Amino acid sequence: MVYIEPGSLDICRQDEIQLGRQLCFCSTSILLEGVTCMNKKELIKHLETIAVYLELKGENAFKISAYRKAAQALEQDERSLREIDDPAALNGIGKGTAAIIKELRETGQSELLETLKQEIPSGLIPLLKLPGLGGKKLAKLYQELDVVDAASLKEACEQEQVQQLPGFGAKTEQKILAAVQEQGTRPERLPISYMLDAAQKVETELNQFEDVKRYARAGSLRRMEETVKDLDYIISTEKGDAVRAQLRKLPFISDIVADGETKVSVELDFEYSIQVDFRLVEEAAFATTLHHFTGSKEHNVMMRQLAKAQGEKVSEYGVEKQDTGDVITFESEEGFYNHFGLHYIPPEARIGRDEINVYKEPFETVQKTDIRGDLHMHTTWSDGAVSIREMAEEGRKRGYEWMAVTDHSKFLQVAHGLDEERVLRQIEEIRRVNESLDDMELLAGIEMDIRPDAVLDLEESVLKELDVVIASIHSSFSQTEEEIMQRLEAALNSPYVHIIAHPTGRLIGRREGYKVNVDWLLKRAGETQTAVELNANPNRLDLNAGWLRKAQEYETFVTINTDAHHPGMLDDMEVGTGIARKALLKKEQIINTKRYEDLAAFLHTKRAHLKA
DNA sequence: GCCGTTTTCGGCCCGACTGTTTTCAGTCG
Repeated sequence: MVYIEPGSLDICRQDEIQLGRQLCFCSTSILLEGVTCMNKKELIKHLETIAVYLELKGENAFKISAYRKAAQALEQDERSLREIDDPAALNGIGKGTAAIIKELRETGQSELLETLKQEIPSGLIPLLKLPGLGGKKLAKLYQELDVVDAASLKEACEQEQVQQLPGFGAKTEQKILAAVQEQGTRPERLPISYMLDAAQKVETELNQFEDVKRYARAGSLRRMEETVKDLDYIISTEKGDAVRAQLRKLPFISDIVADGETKVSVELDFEYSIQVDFRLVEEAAFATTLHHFTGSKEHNVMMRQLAKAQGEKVSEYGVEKQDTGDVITFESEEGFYNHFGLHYIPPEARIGRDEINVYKEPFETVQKTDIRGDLHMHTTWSDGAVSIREMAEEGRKRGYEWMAVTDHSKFLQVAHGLDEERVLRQIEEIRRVNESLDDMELLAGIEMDIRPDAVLDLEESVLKELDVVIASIHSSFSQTEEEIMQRLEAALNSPYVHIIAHPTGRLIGRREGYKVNVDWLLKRAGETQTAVELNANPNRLDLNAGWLRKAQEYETFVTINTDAHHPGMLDDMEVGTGIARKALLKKEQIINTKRYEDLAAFLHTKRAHLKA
């Protein structure tokens, strides 16, 4: 289990931003100060900020969402701000929002936003995050009781003023007070690595339940988002009451948040408290409910619009024909998508961008079963837990056709990295083990450090003896972008380096990584026949899905590596393939799907290419 | 605020749960 310092979750990926709410993380005042012209990301944030303020003002919900839609339209357009001549041409941007975009672009400010900021205390914004408090209730608290921030809200609750407002009661007041006091003790979203562990604990219990026909994960964990807010499960059962009773008795429960006929929400006390929502359905509605609660919200909206266009209505209970009222259900999500003329869209890809268009045609994504090998792992020769032979056995168990041992090089002393002499000895050992294997090729590799002075850590005479060379940065993270790029360029230009590992160095929720121009790196990697890594360790997921998609545009090869330090970590390949699906990577772009002969050919191309 | 080969006005995705109410608004996913 990973320890995360509360409040350290400051990494906010662009495609992670839940429009509006997520903004509460960001200090909007910082964004505005001293801005004369504005980049696309900043502009999008300003639109979202306007939406948040309008929410607090109690504005019309559709007006609020219009600003969010406009922000989304910009975000989903691949062009830069300068390239978008006429924003109003985009679907979701009309006269009003286009004018604001123009104003922001030209002056760096919006009159509307400035007015809103003067009208509404900024201390209210973080309060939107409190469970049970939305824009309307907060607006009432502000207008009636002069609540402007957490302190004044707490005071109003303590003096029992809140319960006297219409629409509020004693119970609501207590809940708000508890939430104010608890705010900040837990990050809003936790890294997926933490949530995967929590999910396993929940599933160990579910597996022992009676009267459960089947159950499945849903929500952002199923979509393999990098950070996850809570856990969702869909449970198929004919005996709802019996299952509910068992759910209420789950171990680790600290609170039962909701307990209705179709939904039970509990709070589980792990290192952090985690909310888990269970939806109980009859078997017939399982597939549509699973789809509904897998989301994303944006994806669901798109599916419902699609349904509406053909005279149908989608809900978790099925697809309703609007003229007859008949409800169709499906055995599987695949049937659901087929009904709308689409191929099965894997959960990870349901992000509400262009997936619906993409899956109108057959689209072959990567499955775990397509993976023929893993090119990044460690043994006891450096900082791994088991021997070369044991690791090889674990690879065979997973049905791999090939696999590479890649221990650290000498610069990484804390990991007992290998110097040239030990590398040569390890190669001999790997060859010996390989000879004893008749159903798998074991390759001799290295994960070589790129030193802070942009020098590669091992002599060329040794590198040329290795089958696979991975280059990576493990030091001097605070260097300038120029220095970092010099290091990466040194690796890309080496005829011996096949792969750049964890290209940004980030750790989800803990460390932002070094300053790297990823776009340039991807392009240059393609030109030099160097592959980039999708490090499948759930703490890293580096590169992320957005960059991987960019890599595909540059025709740069991607290798999904587990970076396993013990055998169990080889199973992170599952997570890795999920991220590849999210990125809509094609199979042929992924090295792991190559047969051994093709892999060997690939590993030789770069040397041949650069020598020519 | 946005949008329209049914529409330039009247919709905007849909339903469950809670806490407040005596039929519903607000919040959430």
